[in-house]
Amino acid sequence: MTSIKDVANLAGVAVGTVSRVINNSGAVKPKTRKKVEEAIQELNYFPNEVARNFKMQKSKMVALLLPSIWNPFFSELAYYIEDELDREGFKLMLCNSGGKPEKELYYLEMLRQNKVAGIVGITYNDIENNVSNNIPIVSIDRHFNKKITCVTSDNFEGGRLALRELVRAGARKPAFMGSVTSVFSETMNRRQGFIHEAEALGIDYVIYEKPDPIVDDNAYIHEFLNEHGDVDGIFAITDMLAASYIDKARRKGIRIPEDVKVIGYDGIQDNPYFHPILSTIRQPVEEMARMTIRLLYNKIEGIPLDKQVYRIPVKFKQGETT
Amino acid sequence: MTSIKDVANLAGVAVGTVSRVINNSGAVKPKTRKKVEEAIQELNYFPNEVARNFKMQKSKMVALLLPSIWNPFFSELAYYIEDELDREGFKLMLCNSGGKPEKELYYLEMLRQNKVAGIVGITYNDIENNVSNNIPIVSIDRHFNKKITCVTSDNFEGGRLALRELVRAGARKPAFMGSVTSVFSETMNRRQGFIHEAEALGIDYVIYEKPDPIVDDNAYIHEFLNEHGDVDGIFAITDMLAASYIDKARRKGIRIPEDVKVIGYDGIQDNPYFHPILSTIRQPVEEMARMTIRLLYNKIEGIPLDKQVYRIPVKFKQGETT
DNA sequence: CACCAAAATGGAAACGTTTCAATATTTATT
DNA sequence: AATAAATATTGAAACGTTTCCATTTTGGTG
Repeated sequence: MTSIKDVANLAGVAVGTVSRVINNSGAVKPKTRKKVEEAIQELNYFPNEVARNFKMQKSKMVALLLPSIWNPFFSELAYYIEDELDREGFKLMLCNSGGKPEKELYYLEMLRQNKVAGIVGITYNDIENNVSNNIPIVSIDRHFNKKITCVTSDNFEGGRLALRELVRAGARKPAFMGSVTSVFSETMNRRQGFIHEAEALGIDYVIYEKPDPIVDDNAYIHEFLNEHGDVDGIFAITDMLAASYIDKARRKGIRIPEDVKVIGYDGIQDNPYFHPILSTIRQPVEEMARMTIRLLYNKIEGIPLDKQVYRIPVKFKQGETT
Repeated sequence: MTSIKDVANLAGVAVGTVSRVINNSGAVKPKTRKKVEEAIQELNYFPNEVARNFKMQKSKMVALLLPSIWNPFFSELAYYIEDELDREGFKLMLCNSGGKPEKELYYLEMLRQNKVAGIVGITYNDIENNVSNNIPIVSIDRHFNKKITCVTSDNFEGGRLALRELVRAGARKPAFMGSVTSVFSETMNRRQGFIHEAEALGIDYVIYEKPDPIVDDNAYIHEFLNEHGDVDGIFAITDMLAASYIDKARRKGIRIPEDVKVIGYDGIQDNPYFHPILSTIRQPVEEMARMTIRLLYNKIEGIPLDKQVYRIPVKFKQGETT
C-alpha cells in the first residue's frame, strides 16, 4: 500500500509537508502544494484512516446499541441517526443487543476497546455504571441516573394527549393498557400522563397493567376483554399492542372504532396500505435522532449540556381507529 | 490510558511477553502468565483494538451498504447479518446510500480508507469497477459482472411459483406487475420465471411492466385497472406494490381474493395484525444473510468460491389474498 | 556435574500517521 | 545590500501493538 512516505519521496518533500497538504493544516507554498498533489494523483494515494485513528487516539465512529434493528421504530431511528452522523463525517456501528443485559455489557466492553467516539444507547441496563471510562453517551428513552443524558419523546404529554383524544372521539370509560415494569424506562410517564389528564377532566378510567413485559400479549388481552366489557376506549402503550388488541377485539365482534376507540403510541406505520391504520401518538423520530446526535457531538467535544433529559413534543396522528 | 507497557512494568516482564499472554500465542510459563494476568487485573488494562488494527493492517469491521435501513426488508437482513458477524467477533458498519450513485461511491471510498475487512453491498452501481483495490465484496440481489459474488433468492423459481399458486387459487388470466428496469437487478428473473411457467402450462397472461421505477405507483396502478379489467390474478414484484394495488383495487369495488388473487414478493410482514395479510413469495432473509457473511469470510481469508451467484430457494407463504 | 535441546523471555523494529522544535527560505523594510 | 520578521520545510519522536531474532532459563540426560 502506498503511504505518505512514498508521496513525500516522489514529490521531493518531507512527510510532514505532505501531512500538512492533506490536512490543510499549517502553511505550505502553492508550488509545493501542487507538487504534492500531483504525487498523490500519480500514486493514487489515499490516507490510511486506521493509522490516523491510531495516532490521534480517537475515531469518528459512533455506536448505536439497541435491542433489534428489525423493530421498525428502531430502524427508522437508525436511518436518521446515520444521516445526521454522516453530515459530520462520522460513521455508524450497529449493535443489536437483543435487549439482553449480558450482550449489552459485552458490546460496551467491545466499544470501549475500539475507542469509539460515542455511543447512542437504547438499553435495559444502567450502562453508565458499567462504562467505567468516559465514552460520551446519549440514551434514548431511558434514563437511569443523573449522569446520563437522555432524549425522549414527551411521554407524559403523550399520555395526556391520548386521553384527551379518546374522550374527544367519544369514549366515556377509557383504559390504559401495557407494561411499564421496566423501571427506568420513560414509558411510565405515558401512563402517568393518561391518569393525570383523566383526573383533571373527571373521567372514569381503567389502568390495566401487564405485569410482566415478557409474557404473551394474547392471554393478557383476552383477560382484559373478559374483565372490562364496559371500556370504550383504549390507550395502548405501543402501536404493536394496539394492533394486537384490535385484532382480538374484532374477532369477538367488537367494532373499532364504533364500539371502542383505540390509540397507540409510536407511529411506526409509514404507508397507508395496511390496516387498521392506527390512530396514534406519533414519536418525532427524526427530531429525536438528530437531537441525540447533536447532543452527542457536544459531549464528544466536551461542551457541557444544559439539561439532563430532553423531551421532544409528540403529535396525535389521526387514523381509522378513533 | 494504561498500555501494554504499564502491564509489562508492573509484572516485571517484557511487552512481548504480555502480548503473548493476551493473545495466547507462543509459550509462556504458568507462573509468568499469572503475574501478567494479575497486573492486567490490577491496572484494569484492556488491549487497544485500534492499535491492533493498525499494526495488523486489518480490522474486524464489515460494512453494509444499502439504500435505506428504514426499509423493513433491509432491516431484517441487517439484523441477521449483524448476528452472523458477531459470531466471529466482526463488527457491522451501516451505510445508507439512499440508492444514490454518488453516495455509494463516496461510501466506497470511505470504506477503503478505513480498511474495512469486507463489504456487503446492496447497490445500484457496478461497484466492483469502482473499488479498484481488493476489498472482499459480496453483493445481495444484484450482480453486475463476473468478478463479484452475489447472493440472491431464487427469483426465477419465485416467479414460477407465483404463477403456479395464482393458477391453483383459480386465476385464469394472471398478470405480472412491477418495474424491472434496473438492468443488473436479479428481479428481472421474477418476471422471466412467471412467463416461463405460464407458457409451460399454456396459461394466458399479461405483462404490465412499469417503465420507470421512480414514477409514482398510483398512476401506474390506476392505468392498469382501467386497461385490464379481465385480469383475475396479480403477481406484484414486491409486497409493497401488492399492498398498494390491493388498496386501489378495493376502492374500485374489486374483491380480493374473490375477484382477483394477489401474490407479492419479499415476505416483509412479520406479524399478523395488519391487513391484508399478503400471500407472497417469501425471501429466505435469514438464510441469505448468513450465507452472505459466510461467503464473505471465505473471501476475506482468500478461500476461492465455487460459484458466482448463489441462489437460495424461496417458499410460498399463504396469506389472505389468494 | 556438565551439557544440550527445548522452552521461555527480552527487546527492538515496524505499521502510517501527526506534531513540533529546529532549521531553512522568502519577503519586507531600511 | 543587510537585516529582521514572517513563512515554509524538515525530520524525528510518539501513538500501542505484534513479531521475530537473540538471548537466557529450564529440565532432562549421560
